[in-house]
Amino acid sequence: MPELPEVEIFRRYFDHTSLHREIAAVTVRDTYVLSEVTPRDLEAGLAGRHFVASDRFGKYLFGERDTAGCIVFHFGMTGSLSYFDDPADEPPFTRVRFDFTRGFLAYVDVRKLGMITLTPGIDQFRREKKLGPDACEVGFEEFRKILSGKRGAIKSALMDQSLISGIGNIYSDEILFQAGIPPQRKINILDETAIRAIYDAMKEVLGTAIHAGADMDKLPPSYLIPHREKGGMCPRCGHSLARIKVGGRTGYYCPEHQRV
DNA sequence: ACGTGCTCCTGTGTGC
DNA sequence: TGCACACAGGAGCACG
Repeated sequence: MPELPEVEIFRRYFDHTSLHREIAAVTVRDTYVLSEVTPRDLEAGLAGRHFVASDRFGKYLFGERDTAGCIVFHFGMTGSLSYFDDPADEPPFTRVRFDFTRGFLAYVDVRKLGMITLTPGIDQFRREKKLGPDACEVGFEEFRKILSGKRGAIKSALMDQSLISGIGNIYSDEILFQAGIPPQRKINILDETAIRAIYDAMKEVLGTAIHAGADMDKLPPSYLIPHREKGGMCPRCGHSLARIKVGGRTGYYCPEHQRV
């Protein structure tokens, strides 16, 4: 479930495996993954080139070419990147492979919900996809404005990429857990203090998760995520976690201290 | 304009 | 035992 922290870790992985290396070939194993480009486009756009930099916006990873334009990776629920020195080591469910003059990067995605495309630039891509500001970049005033006038559940808003980019089902639960607010709470009844608590928790949770290398096992013991399953207990008070559908997504929360 | 719910996809786990 | 099916969830879409 790559959300912002996982994609940030992918970006760093991409940096130290794939930057400044000549791309010898691009092989598309499943065309499903391509959006608005053909395998030929991708191959022609990358072969003989190299990546000079990377960027991340929300859950999207961008690889900047030495010529203008970027490749865009989205990871759906099960997408990931893996680098191998040995060309024979291609892992199962590789959908696209990028061969350098030595070694290759595999885009692996079991459930095929990910996407790869090309874009002239990040700003243009962001406009086309109608993405809200990145969750790590957005300031409090802008955050407050984005939520003002909204009436739905706070969890749904946090997960809405057109409002804020980067938060998915898992981290929205964690943010609301840390903020002490139940996921189904309607936005219009949240006061300034609650909005502030959510904003602060968003920054804190995302920063902590990135620092932990997006490794769920390295999160602080006070975090909900490791307990986020049927029969799970609140890491703070031991109360059974509640399970609820919000906007079609399964959310977990502690009914004991997510009240307000 | 907004919210809800269905669809894509496939491996995993549960229940009959 | 073996099969059927719900579930996981990011995002786009149809619908109300």
